[in-house]
Amino acid sequence: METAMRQPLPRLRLTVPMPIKTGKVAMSPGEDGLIGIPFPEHSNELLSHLNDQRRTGLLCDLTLTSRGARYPTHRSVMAAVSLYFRRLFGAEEGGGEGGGGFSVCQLDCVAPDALDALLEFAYTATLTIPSSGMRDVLRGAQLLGIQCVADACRDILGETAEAEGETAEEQRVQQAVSERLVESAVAKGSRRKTNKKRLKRVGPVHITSSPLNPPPISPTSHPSPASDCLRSQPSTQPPSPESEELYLRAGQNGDPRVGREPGSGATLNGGLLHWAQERPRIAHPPPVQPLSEKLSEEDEMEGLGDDVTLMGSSSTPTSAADGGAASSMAGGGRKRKSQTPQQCPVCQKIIHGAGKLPRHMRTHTGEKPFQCPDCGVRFTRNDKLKIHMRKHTGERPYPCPHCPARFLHSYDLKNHLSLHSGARPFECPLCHKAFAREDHLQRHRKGHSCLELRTRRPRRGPDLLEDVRGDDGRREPALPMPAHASVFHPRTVLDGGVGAGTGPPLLFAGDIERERSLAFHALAQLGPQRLANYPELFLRGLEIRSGLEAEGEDPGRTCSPALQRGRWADEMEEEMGEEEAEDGE
DNA sequence: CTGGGGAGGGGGCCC
DNA sequence: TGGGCCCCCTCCCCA
Repeated sequence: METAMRQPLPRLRLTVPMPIKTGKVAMSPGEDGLIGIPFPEHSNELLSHLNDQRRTGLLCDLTLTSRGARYPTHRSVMAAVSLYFRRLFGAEEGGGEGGGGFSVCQLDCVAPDALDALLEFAYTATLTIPSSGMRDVLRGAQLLGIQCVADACRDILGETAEAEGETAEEQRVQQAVSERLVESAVAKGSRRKTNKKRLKRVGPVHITSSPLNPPPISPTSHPSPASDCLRSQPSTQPPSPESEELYLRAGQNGDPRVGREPGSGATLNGGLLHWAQERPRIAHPPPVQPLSEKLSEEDEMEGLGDDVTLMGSSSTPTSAADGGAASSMAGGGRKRKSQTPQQCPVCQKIIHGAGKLPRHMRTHTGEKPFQCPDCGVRFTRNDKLKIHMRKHTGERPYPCPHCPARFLHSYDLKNHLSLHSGARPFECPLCHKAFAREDHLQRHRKGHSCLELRTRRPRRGPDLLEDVRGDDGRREPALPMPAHASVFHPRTVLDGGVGAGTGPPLLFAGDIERERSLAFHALAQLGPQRLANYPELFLRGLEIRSGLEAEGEDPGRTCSPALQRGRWADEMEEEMGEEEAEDGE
């Protein structure tokens, strides 16, 4: 690590090993020939550039002041190095405004020299301090929640935390203080997002240096002297670390349950773990290593389980498992059940299947640990690489029983077989054009060809479907485009047709029944699997078809999409027949 | 516009 | 419980 010395001799220099990403090759166990290219110097260079920016004031979005001295810096860096700022900015930006916040932070309680040294450390991983100022730096590091520096200072001073008067409990409290300070600042400065959800989400991050440790009690469960202190501050001021110190002292007599595990682990490892635990909340973490190597599954679950609960995934049919995982994390004695499903902290998607979340996470990080040794193409998944390798080996494990054709993918064979059979099971509900492949049908739906056909027979509903094939005659479109959309978003039509009282006015208020028929026909054309994908729609359709108001009535009818599809198809045929008869009159 | 191939991603099953 | 393997679906690209 480059050492950016500003003041040379009488100073003591401590180079603390930064948590540099190891050059560990990102390779799955047993995976031959996969190369992860490490850039060990990247973090050093990055930090060096940031330091240059700090010195020139470039992109500085935060100014720290101490007794008149001003230190331009970067919020992100300070948040990365300091628990205090991490809590401050993390909670603040949780409001979603992103930009605003404290541009000037007054830290008179930290001596200017100490603050300077701590900033130097933040940007260089090197602590450069006058030996006489060791205690000031220690104090500043404690107040700002830079644990590794505090530990190093203590080591040099030959003091243990206890000898210095800082008990283990005190260290724990120190962690809690930062959170409470920020919590208070957010609650006071911007009331907009002080919901429990946010506070709880912040919670697990600081909890413990070990993901296996039980999380602490929610900070909101304790009255905070620091918070009280903060209340007297102008809302435009950031929480002062001095008030943190106040609480720290109070914490000596305070609740010993608060905080995290102290001690040796709370140095850089602690910092790493904090970082690691926060990472899944970052929209796009830098793709360096497979997540599975950075986060143990326990890490992920510790964070995710909480989120799962908070995100209200109870709407999913698997909420019971979620609740089990979450409750186990809350430290209750209940045994954690299966960890599936898990909720992606980035996209909130529920991922089913044990061990599938790391795989899913790579779709966000972009990391592709599996590389083809022949052509260098990288993949996110081992099994995808395996399939890809068939191109090089010539292996085509899916032979067609009717012809010499062989295929790489089972699905290709499936598609191919439909050619032999001539089956075109995927039919457009509007124009009745049939396709051998479902995705081709979908592409057809998204295109305009179907729409053109659809608009040729405006008023007529199902009978249009019969005539449209081979009908080249141009007719004046009476149904505008949304009619097409309504078929594929039947909910709009269905809701409008039944609820009627609320929502936007129907586009085809005078032709609801026909639109319904059209929608039902479209639904009937959907395969059972498609219907299963839209249970709400399914139920809604049943409700309308049967004229029932209660969706829960006769749930047995809803359990078999295939059966119901058959019913609907039959009923549609009948309806069509009736309407044709009517139209014929 | 359509058919076909390749790849990305999710879920199920099994070890 | 995580990961391997497989199937399936979907999207994109190309001819």
